[in-house]
Amino acid sequence: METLVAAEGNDEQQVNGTSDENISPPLSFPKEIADPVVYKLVRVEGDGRLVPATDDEVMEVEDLLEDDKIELPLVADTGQNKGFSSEKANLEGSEGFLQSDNAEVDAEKLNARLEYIEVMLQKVKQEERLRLSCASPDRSSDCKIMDGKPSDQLNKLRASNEKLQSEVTLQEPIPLLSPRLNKSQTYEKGGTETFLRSTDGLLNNGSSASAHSTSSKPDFSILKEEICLDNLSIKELHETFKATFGRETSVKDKLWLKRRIAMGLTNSCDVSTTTFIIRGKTLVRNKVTEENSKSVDTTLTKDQVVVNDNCKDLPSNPTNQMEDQGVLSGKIFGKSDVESGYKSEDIHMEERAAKRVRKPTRRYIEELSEVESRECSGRFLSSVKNTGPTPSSPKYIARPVSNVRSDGTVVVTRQDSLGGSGVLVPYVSRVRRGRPRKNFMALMVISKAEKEKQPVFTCRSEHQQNVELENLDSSRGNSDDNVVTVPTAKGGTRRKHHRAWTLTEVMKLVEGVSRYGAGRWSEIKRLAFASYTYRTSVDLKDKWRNLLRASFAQSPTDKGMKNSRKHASMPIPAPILLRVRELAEMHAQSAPDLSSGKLAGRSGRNVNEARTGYL
DNA sequence: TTTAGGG
DNA sequence: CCCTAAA
Repeated sequence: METLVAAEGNDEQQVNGTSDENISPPLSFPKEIADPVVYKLVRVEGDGRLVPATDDEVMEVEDLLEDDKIELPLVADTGQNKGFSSEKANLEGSEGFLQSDNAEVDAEKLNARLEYIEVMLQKVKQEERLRLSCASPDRSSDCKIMDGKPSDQLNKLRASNEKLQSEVTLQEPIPLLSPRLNKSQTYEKGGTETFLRSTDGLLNNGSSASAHSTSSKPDFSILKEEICLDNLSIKELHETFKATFGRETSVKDKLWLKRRIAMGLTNSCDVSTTTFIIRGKTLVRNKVTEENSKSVDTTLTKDQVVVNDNCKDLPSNPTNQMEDQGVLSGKIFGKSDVESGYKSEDIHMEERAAKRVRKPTRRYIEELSEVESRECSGRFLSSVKNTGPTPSSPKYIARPVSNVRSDGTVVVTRQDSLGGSGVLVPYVSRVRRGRPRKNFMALMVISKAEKEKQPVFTCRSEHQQNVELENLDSSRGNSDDNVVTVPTAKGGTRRKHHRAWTLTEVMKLVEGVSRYGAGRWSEIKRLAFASYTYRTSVDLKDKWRNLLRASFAQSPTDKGMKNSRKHASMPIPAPILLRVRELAEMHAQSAPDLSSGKLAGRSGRNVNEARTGYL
């Protein structure tokens, strides 16, 4: 497909910034359920499968996003689509892309968040209603905002709004559930089609997801109206601001004012059934004309604020938007209960009001990945190669970034946590919590409400499903890379990261040698050690050398070894050493003629040395 | 690029 | 574990 579609929020300006202005504090999660933002870049293949994007593709997209050249649609990962799982299966043994080990945890967390949001929302709304009822039971006629101070300005604003609403542009009904879609736009004509088709594929593959997608699809219509805050002067904006928040502001930034006003409006009771969307420089107000009777709490407002300055030219294709939204809704809520769909609606409300987080730039990626994971950056380039041999996606691997557009749609699935201010995309992340994997990029936001809106990039790499195993057999196991700086003769200092060999690794090595023969290190690496990306073929060779030495050194004189090194390194079990010796001798016999003198000589010599030397 | 071997 | 020569 000829299109690259992208995630919203690629370049969200700071709404709060470090400004002195403070509005109602954003909803923040308790730590237990606050998750970092996770971006996942995937590509939608022609058949609808989602495949993880390569590093290069990620970089490319990052660049494009940074340049505001593209915008990717968001796709909720329910973890049910076949593409992911099949991809995982294909990558098994090498770079298993998505781990499902945390799916349940994530789902749990998500549900916790949903509930939490709902509770908080009700709380807020209650308070607000209380305030309002104190001032006046009829809020539509005499509304007071925030500190209960009567606001003529607000009425004024409302009047102006009303006036502006007369010139509204009527659009096709748009489900309220996925206002996010307004931010998703395509830059080429085929984009939406591609996206839709891909999601169709997803839905077809996701059993429950498809069911919910239709059931939870809202059928109420929305009347969309536009308000051009843009036409207001700074002064007017100031007035509006004051009307909205009940206080003055000194900020001169028009954009900031507009955003803040929009947020303020949606935080207030006055627009309890409207949706505000800032598109480009236009404030769009979506009015709910028909409340969904199934709504959990009909008194809850349906406010939404979508801020997107990147929409310079909207596709203005209501049909596609509709469909997109439906699909998205289905995907997003596919994994949740039907009822949670309405909770999620509330989420959207909050998420609109909340401050959005900026997507990390490539610079961040580079800088932080360097700091965060040296190993990752060190092997960054080789990652593609490592995944290359996987039969599943040769095309995918070989595909240069520039071809992303021509061969598949790149979409970003992401999970944000409100975390105080972020956006929550209710999808169950299947991101592993373990060690970082290199070709899987996760972007997370460390800080939330405060100035620290800067996302941090962590390069997740290595370490496959063997973590569990390694936890068992090695003392340090999967502990951090012990990066030791070793002074070199030339005065420089090189990094030496040490990773203890685990028992499973050793066993795999022995197994590999027995199968492919000693010396076929690259083969062994590729076939038996595909998942251990941190072990190079050279490492295997070195380890084998050590094993050899150990095996021939230990068995003859057991006592001597024990005495000399008690807690040396890993106590390699005798059977394994035995097997090592067998293999070594076998190999010495089987290939003596090959490189006649050397290979045979080495093995034989070693055997003799070991035996005679320690005896 | 992989392998073997020295450090 | 790193480095390098050799294939």
